[in-house]
Amino acid sequence: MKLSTKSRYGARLMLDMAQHYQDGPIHLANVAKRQGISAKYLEQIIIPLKKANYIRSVRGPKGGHALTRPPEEITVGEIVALLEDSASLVACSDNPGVCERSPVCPTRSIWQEAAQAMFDKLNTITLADLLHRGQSPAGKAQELRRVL
Amino acid sequence: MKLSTKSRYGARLMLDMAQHYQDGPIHLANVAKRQGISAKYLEQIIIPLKKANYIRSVRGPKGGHALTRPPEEITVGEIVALLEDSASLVACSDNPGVCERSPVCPTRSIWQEAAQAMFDKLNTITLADLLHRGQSPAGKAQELRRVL
DNA sequence: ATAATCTATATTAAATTTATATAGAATGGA
DNA sequence: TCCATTCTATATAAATTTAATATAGATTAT
Repeated sequence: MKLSTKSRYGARLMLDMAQHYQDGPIHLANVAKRQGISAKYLEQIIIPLKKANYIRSVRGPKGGHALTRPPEEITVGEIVALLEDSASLVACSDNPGVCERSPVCPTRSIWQEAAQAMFDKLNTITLADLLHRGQSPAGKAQELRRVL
Repeated sequence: MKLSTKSRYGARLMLDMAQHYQDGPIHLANVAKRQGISAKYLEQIIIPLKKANYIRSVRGPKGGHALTRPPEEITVGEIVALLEDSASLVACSDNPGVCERSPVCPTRSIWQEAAQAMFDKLNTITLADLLHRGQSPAGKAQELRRVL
């Protein structure tokens, strides 16, 4: 039931790009460095995000990647559903045929309800929200100390 | 992000036991047969449920397993948290030390909130609720036809 | 005794995850 | 034009986890 690194890294990738939304295309290598994630792995993670048109890319020197939409219009839920390949907790939610018991299974609906509750929450959180929340409370305290 | 078979089978095991709550200890082999799950695998899944005192067992002929509490007092959320080893979507929820970025990570809290939303839902569903819900709508229709 | 049932541990096969590696395509600028 | 830079595509591999199966043992009603 753990999230894959694709979702976790993908969310951080998208947030990093949101933080540089004003700067035009940014180098994936820089994201990788800032986030402490393998650049090669990020290159794989970015593929579905490009295919789903969250990101546009420019090749060559001075090239890079940029969000196609403002951070206000992209939710964490969309990113997770995309990178996990689905917004469901069990295969039979997307495809009842995988299990012959689907039509009479008393537990099937609860997994759907649980996934729904989870994505209802994640769908309310935009990249812009994360930008403004900033860090965790502990991080906020550090920032405050730095300012004072 | 998929649930493991341990949780899925474990929930069906517990529901099956709830359905036979009146019958005293039941044979795991019968649960396995009814549910179409490997008996040997169920024997492994039942171990944490016994350790957490959801189930008491009797050895020998006429032995078996029984719930220690009525189906009204056991939620699906408890079962999943137990069999998934945790109620979190990321390791840093249970142990911030696994990632040095935990104190300043802007994404960490959202995974906690998502897991919370999911378990808030699952914790409201008891085995008794599932008994009374019965099957899926399609299953209900079948049952109705059988009765008429 | 012995057959039935649960218990404990070890092993293994398959699938998935998490990368790394290699070669290629596009392009801005010298 | 050429070349360094950056993204793209595909292949490969190592590690981990999942999902079982296998074997031997413990308990107990009859």
